[in-house]
Amino acid sequence: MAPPYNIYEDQCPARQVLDRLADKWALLVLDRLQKEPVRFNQLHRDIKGISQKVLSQTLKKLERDGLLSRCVFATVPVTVEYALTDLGQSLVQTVNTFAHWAELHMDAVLLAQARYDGTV
Amino acid sequence: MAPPYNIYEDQCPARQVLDRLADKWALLVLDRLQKEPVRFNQLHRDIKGISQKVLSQTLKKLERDGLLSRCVFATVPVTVEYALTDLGQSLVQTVNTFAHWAELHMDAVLLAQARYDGTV
DNA sequence: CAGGATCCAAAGCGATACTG
DNA sequence: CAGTATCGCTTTGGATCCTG
Repeated sequence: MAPPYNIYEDQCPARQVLDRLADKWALLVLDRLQKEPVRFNQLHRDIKGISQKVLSQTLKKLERDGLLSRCVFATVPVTVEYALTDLGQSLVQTVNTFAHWAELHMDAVLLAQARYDGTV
Repeated sequence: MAPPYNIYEDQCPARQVLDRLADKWALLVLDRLQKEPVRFNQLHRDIKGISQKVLSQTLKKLERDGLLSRCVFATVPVTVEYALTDLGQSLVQTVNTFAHWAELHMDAVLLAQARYDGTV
């Protein structure tokens, strides 16, 4: 498939990328990493509700996509730091506005939900 | 939970909103509606790969969240148009930059994937 | 500390058939 | 056209235990 890509098409590479990123946990991880590199268990503690398994999977996917780097330090016990790559940095601004929208308009959304649930 | 909301917290309302929106199909639907109101089957045709069931569910969720409106015209057979609300409009710009990022950086992502898969 | 392996329950989804 | 209903399967996800 040649550019310009049609994101409405199945198998469009852009849509596969979108698939991967349109994920709650991935967004939260990227957001958490934007200030500083963070270690595995710290992420696990900070992002409430994520399981160890899912965090591990999410980190692997993001690393595979080139959005974050995994850096191992030979301490005892071993230390692993996750950090955004340049590519990840280029995405994080978008993630920011997305999360910011959620915070900003969440009252309106909750109101709409209440109205919808009451009406239907 | 009082503002400022902590999006890393479980049960944070902002995170519930994020949950809902961090969905591939929802993003594609919102994107598709930004130019014009669209009917059910048109959406079904345009957004390749979505099933009727999932499209229906997605539309209901977005309507419940106040992001789009469902307008019924008494034609024969009945016509239903989905359109963005003001709230939906306020979100769509963010969705745009998100989708745009995917298109712009997808080559880098695919390259990173190939590298990762080859290395590991 | 940083995960991998396993088990199991629950949710999600596609396909199909049907309705007003 | 615009959906709803049902079925069966696949996937996901949490919980738990284990390792270097």
